[in-house]
Amino acid sequence: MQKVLICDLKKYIGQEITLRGWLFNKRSSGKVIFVILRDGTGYLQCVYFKGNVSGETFDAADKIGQESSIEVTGKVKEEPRAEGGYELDATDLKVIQNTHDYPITPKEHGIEFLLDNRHLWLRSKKQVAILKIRHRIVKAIRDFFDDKGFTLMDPPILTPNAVEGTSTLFETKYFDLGSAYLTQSGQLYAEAGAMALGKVYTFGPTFRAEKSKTRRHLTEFWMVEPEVAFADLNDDMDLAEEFLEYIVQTVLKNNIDELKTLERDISKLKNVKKPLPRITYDEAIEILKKKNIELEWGKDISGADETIISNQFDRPVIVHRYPAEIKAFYMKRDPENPKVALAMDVLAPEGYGEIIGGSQREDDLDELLKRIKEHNLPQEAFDWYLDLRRYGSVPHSGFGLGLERTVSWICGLDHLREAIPFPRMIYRNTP
RNA sequence: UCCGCGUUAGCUCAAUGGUAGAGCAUUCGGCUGUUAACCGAAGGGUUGUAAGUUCGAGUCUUACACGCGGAGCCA
Repeated sequence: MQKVLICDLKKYIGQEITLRGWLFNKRSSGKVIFVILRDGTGYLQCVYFKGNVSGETFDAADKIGQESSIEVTGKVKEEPRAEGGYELDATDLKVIQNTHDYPITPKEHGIEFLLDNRHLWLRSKKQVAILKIRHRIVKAIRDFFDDKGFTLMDPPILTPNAVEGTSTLFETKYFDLGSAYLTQSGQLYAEAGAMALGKVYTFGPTFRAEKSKTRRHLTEFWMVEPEVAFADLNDDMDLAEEFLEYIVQTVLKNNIDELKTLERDISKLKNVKKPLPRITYDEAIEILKKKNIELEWGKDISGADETIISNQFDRPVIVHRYPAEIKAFYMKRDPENPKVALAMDVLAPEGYGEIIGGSQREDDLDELLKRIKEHNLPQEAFDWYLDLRRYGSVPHSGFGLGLERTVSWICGLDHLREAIPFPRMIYRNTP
């Protein structure tokens, strides 16, 4: 007897096969029991007719509870009445473990309960679809950079100090060396890598201890950060738009079924092709002004205002040249207007907000020293970073993309917590 | 840190200050094509915690705990 996966079913039409998995749901009508099997690759309706199977098998099928682990045997046939188009004419059932009282019933549940049971919630249809799309996005990210000659470089997760000096960090004791902090960005290390390898990217978890309590925040999230030597801000924006197009089009190509499960409106995703519209911060203020919103020059664009701006476009929009004051110390000033930084953010459509933030880096040693002083940062902590400007400094740029925000946008989720298997939020670190 | 909302059966929710209820889940029974199947029955409760007002509190008051959403900050 061949053991096959539900995703490979169509190769076995007319054959008797065995599948293993879990009982997703069950319906019965006296002499016929419909067992919906779930194996991680799909869902299959298995039909147990009283006359076609032994009495013990029929009783066993009648008694299994939701999420029991089972092994089913039967003949595959095409069946338009079954979801998915295939059905198993079952002849046998082996119960690996019968279980009852599975907490997550096929009815609605509140978010607190679902998060408490996240380890089980992952089995539900929607969560399986999200996990598969997240995997596809991660693979697309790695393929994209690999095909372009980038080298993956893993930055440290334990760091001696704050990268940007602004965010609140998770602090931990580090033997006799005092405190260490969980990284909030691998960028400065990526810059060292770019000077060694030309084009690098980092990809790993990052941590923010800020007490942010919104649908757009996690305390632990994944970020991918490319860094390119001999690249200016325009090169950076070119890379970002090609990158986003590749990610979204790859998901559309490979995960249509999952997007359907999530009831995602894919017409908006299909638009994600280069070139992306590019506007300056000043132009963003003009757009807001036309909507009767006054944003004082020098103030950061709020989440609500980001949505208004992105609603003016049918695809992600790049906003560049922000006031230098509100941006990080390492960002290069625009030589044509020193009040603005050569920085750019990519705002996702449909209110999903900032998914990419990047910039051309300050490559001049004296300028960088000045910025470190202005931001009251401890210069000695950045000695190694300043060496990158002492020994063969070149113009270079990079950006960071928040993985969960990207997953959330592409899947059309209403909260970031569903975009990562086990979310870490300010009032939750279990399961 | 601030603002708002919430906490009643395993879950989702009802209940004018006056006998705590329904659907789902569970158990039992019925049904030969179900699509969150349906029909019948049963079990299941210290109403978040503590105090107070009242003849009487799930309901009103206060404090606390926990959670959710938002602001700020950020990806």
